[in-house]
Amino acid sequence: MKNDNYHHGNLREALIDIALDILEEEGSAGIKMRAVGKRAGVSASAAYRHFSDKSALLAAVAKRGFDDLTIALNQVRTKTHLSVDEQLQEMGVIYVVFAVEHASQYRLMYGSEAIRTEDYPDLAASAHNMSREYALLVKQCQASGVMKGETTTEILHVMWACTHGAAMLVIDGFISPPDIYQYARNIVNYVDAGIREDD
Amino acid sequence: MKNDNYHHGNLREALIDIALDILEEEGSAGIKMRAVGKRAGVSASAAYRHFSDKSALLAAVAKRGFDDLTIALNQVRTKTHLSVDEQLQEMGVIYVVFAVEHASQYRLMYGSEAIRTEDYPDLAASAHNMSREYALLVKQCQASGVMKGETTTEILHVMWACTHGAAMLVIDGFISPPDIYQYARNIVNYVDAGIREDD
DNA sequence: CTCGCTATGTGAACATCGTTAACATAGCGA
DNA sequence: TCGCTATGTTAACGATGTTCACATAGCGAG
Repeated sequence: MKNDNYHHGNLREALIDIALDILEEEGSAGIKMRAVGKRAGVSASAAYRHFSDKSALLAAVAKRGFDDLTIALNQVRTKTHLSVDEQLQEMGVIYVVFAVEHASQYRLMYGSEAIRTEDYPDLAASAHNMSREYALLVKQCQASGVMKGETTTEILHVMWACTHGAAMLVIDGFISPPDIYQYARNIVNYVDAGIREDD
Repeated sequence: MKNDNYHHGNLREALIDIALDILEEEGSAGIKMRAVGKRAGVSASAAYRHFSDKSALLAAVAKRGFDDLTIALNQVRTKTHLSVDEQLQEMGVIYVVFAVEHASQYRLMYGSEAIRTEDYPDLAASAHNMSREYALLVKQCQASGVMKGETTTEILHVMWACTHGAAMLVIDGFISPPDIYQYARNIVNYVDAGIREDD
């Protein structure tokens, strides 16, 4: 594991880290192959030994975002002192907060036309794993009788759409809430009221 | 109003039209200053007499999108045979369908990092007018007593976030509903249940 | 240990694209 | 009719993604 001179050791991961750093500092426009290479102490074209494309590098960054988000959502499901319904609300809040706190990366994960998700099966799989966290919890809510039980997919779509939209509107500057937690809690609360079983 | 040879007549609007055409045919990546100019029968740099920037051209395209969407939403409020609550649901469905049918343009209106909305007051105003259509209808719903009345903004955010998110997830390929109307109706229906006054 | 293969990195060059500068002309008003 | 301003042209520059020919490190086979 030399880190000097010629061979780098683990350039692939280093490049992803660097791209993430730049993303937070300058936004996605700052990610240039030359800049990433230079920061890694490597030439511009070195990255092409590990990524076929700039898109491939971005896809790797996006994948990491989905994986991190999956972990964050999964942790909510370990909070057994909350009811499953409360867990679902908490998950929605965590989702929105994660997105806003990693705004540029989140935009890369979703809105980026530069990444054709279907070209990166790993990325698609990570995205799917993420939404599965929502789905599993919705299923539990339905099983416990607190939630309308028609189809899990429908309820999942409602939660996902609302939290995704809430995050995106903030990220893109259309809504500027003073307190992101309260903003998220409020929206999730209304949505929850709509999908809960009438009692 | 000559259309030949040297002076074009109304190049500014023509360029916006052309950018819109390209947007539908090839997506936003296809909008290149040279390509837009060529299609207008004009040199690459001619566009810079009308737009300071490529961003400015894109902003004009986005603005037109918000204006068109505003008109579409406004028409819903003329459907007086529906109750205000039904109108709001209808508006949500129309919103999602418009977004999906104008996918590339809708992405430009929102997710585009290429456009800094704060640099284009006209664009910001058009976006604001659009959300006002939602807001006015929400207010009417609250006044008529069918809807929870805490604050109009909160309810507006819920509707906007959900329909925006629902549209984006479809546009970006994360959800592929067989019938877009049914998909939109379903989500809007759940949301409506959440914001309606309990009776 | 040595030969040689493969993975990894380099530097130069190319094509594309946004943008600008210097120049040209059309059309309108004084 | 003169000349000013708006509009358009061509050529060129700089940035950026990408590729190609070349160089070297590291590892396994013999």
